[in-house]
Amino acid sequence: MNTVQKFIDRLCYMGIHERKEREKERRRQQILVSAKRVFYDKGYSRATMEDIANEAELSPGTLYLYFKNKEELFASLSLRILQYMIIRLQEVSNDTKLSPEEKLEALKSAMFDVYDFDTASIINMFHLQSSEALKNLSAQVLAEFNTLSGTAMGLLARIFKEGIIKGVFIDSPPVALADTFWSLFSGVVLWEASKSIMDGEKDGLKESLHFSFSLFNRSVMIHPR
Amino acid sequence: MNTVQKFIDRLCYMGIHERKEREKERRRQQILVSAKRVFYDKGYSRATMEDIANEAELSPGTLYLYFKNKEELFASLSLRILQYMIIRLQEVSNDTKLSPEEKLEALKSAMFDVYDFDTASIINMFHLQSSEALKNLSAQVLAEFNTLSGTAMGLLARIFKEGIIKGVFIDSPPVALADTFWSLFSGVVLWEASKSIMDGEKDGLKESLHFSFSLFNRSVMIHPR
Amino acid sequence: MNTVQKFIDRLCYMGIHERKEREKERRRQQILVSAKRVFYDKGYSRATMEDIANEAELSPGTLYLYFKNKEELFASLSLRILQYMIIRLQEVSNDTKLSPEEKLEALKSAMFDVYDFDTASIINMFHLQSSEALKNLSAQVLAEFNTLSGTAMGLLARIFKEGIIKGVFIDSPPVALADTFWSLFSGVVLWEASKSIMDGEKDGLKESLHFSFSLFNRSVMIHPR
Amino acid sequence: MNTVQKFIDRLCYMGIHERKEREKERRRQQILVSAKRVFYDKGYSRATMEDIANEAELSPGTLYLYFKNKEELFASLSLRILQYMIIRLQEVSNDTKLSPEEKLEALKSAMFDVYDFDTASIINMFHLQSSEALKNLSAQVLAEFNTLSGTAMGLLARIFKEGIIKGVFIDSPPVALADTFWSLFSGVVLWEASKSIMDGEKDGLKESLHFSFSLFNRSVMIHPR
DNA sequence: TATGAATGAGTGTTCATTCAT
DNA sequence: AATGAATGAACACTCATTCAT
Repeated sequence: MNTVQKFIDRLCYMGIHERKEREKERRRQQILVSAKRVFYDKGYSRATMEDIANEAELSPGTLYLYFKNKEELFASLSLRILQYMIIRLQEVSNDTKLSPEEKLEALKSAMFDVYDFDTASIINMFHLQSSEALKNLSAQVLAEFNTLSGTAMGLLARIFKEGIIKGVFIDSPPVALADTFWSLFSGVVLWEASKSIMDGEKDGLKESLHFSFSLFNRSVMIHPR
Repeated sequence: MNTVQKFIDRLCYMGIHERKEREKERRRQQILVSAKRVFYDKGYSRATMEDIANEAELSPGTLYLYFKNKEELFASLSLRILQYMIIRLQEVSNDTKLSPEEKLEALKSAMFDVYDFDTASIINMFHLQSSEALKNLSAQVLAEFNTLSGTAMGLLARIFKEGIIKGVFIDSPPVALADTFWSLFSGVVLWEASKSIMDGEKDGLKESLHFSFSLFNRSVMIHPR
Repeated sequence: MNTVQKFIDRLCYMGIHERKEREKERRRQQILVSAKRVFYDKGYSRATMEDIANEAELSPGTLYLYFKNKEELFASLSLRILQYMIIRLQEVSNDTKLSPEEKLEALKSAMFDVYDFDTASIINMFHLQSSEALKNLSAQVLAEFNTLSGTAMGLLARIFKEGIIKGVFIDSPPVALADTFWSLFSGVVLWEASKSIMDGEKDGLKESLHFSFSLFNRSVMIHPR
Repeated sequence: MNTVQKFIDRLCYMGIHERKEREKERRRQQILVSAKRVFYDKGYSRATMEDIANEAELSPGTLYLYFKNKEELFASLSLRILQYMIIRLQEVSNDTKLSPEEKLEALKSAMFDVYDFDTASIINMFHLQSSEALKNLSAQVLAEFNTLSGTAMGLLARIFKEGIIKGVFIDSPPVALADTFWSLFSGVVLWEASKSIMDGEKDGLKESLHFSFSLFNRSVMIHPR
């Protein structure tokens, strides 16, 4: 085989390789989408790998080509949310043009984005975070979860700290404010999900979130409107 | 057999029957105590009926004499908490001597009582409420859960409504305030539980709850201190 | 409940307990018998727990009430053989009335007993001993296997050592003689098993074993007949 | 297309064909080498086709272009050993210059060669021969195995027969001697392999083999030294 | 009433083999 | 010829629940 031929082959190979990479990523996403649905419908324990495979129109074995095991598949969904949230929080935190009050507004907006980014998974994430499933995670996944949570909380705290320094927010530990904000967000999301399961009534969530955030704003501003 | 004898028999029978009832109830409680521990340690799915039986020093079969199945056993724990919470909320709500502001304080106190009443189970309850398990409950248990939740929320709303009417709390839908209050409480409890699993750091809960409730108070009072 | 009643209860309880113990042991044996058949027919890897359960007319779950896992079930069969062999070797070794030459004869007899004790399992044992399966054993089972093998080899060596000291056997390391003896035994058993699989011809084993042992005797005696 | 062209094409084709044949054979050998390693390390059942493909730096699918299935791949290794052994035994058997006693020595030497030829595979072969795997072989492979074994045993028997006729070896069925010799060889190899797995102690094999063969010689010679 | 042995359906995961490219 | 993604049957093991005693 001559040099030119090799070169051409290599070009072709790279083209094929790239295409394969793209397809592989697409397949991964396809599985994640199906998993999201199934986990949302059945919860972690009741969802079976076979369910997910069926939903994705794949065979069970195929799932294991893309995810090490059920847990990792589940965690991937949650980690994706956290990653997205971190990006949005960074945008808010880094926007130097905003006043603390405007940042609160931007924060609310960011959380709505996060919620819309993947409504099903965000509930999954809180389930993962707050429940038995967390106890069963591998050390590695748990560590990643931990790191991402920490980063997100840090960003929240930074936003609050700025407002405190500027004398707009009440003087209180930024980390505590971050915890409360996060607790409120997750509490509202879960409680609304719970209500919708119990009553069948749907999606009072956005409204509730609005209301809760406005209360939170009142509580954190030194001079609430 | 003569009539007198029958009468005596009946007396005896009723005595025995009552004693049996008492014993049955005691056994039920004994099982619930054990179940609480096990569910708290392992989470719903990982806890096995055998685990609970061992903890209660009974055999697995016996559990089924007192509870229809695992789910009902789990739900019973949560329902107990709700029942207790309703009692405490009624006390607060009915105490006509308290001002709205004092009622907020009494409410906080009540929630701490609820938390102390059964720390393990309250986390279990939020897991039940906010997670997959809820979807798997039998219609009957779900209905009871629903009723109790509704009652509790109603009591909360009544407390807030009074404050609004008296012009002490901001004018907003009492039910929304109740939802936010409940969301905040559950969010804080779950997030602290989650943190303690992740970091191993223990029991920042009471402090966090204090802080969050004080924020809530600020937000709900027309003239926060 | 009075003391007499308690005493009677206790008697009854012990009777029941004993009966249960006996039944439990019987069930264990029943499973071992079935497992022996299945392992012998299919080999370790191809034998499924379901096969064994079917053979024993039990359900798969029941097997796990008596054996921790498949491996332990398999190993139990082999360990039983080793235990029996040790007993027989001790009898030979401790019999002070026998001359070295007679001990060789008794040894042959013992090995035949071992072979007859559980023909199916002895082949299983050699498979376990000499094959991949050994690599998959748990540390614990491996250790027990190791110990028992060591004991058996030690007993063999002792028998040979005695003959050497008495000047009847050739002067050579007793341990090496034990190894050779054991290798010869296992080699003959496996090769005959192998031949019977290949040809379908059955059970030249005893004859082959006779012949091989007589050769071994010739080789070990200073003055072979 | 004219006749000349066709002829040329055919020449070319044959050249290409031959080259392809050579390459095919080389690839086959490459796979066998990798398979040997993997089977030796993990044993038949635990070795996966993917393991072997990785070792050979090929993809799993490719293996199936050269071997019908896993079993045939495994058996091929064993058959190769038998083929080599037959060649060596023929050399010994046909060497008319050797006395029976010298032939015994040459036989020992041959077996050492066989062992050195492919240490990993010879253990694999005995595993195959003596274990479950044999039962799962296809009729075809089993037949080939049978034939080769038979040939090898025949050659051994011929060597012993000669010694008997010449009055140097004890008068006994040559086939029985061959069986014993083969059993001893395989027994020693397996037992030493087993010991090295259990103790971790390595490679007492050659020494043990020496000792065992010298015992065998003593037993088979009418006048042992 | 209490037991606990038995059940058997169900699950996550593996891996020999195939086949479209 | 070579690939390697996809398959899907198979399997060890679990555990909620039952039932004979």
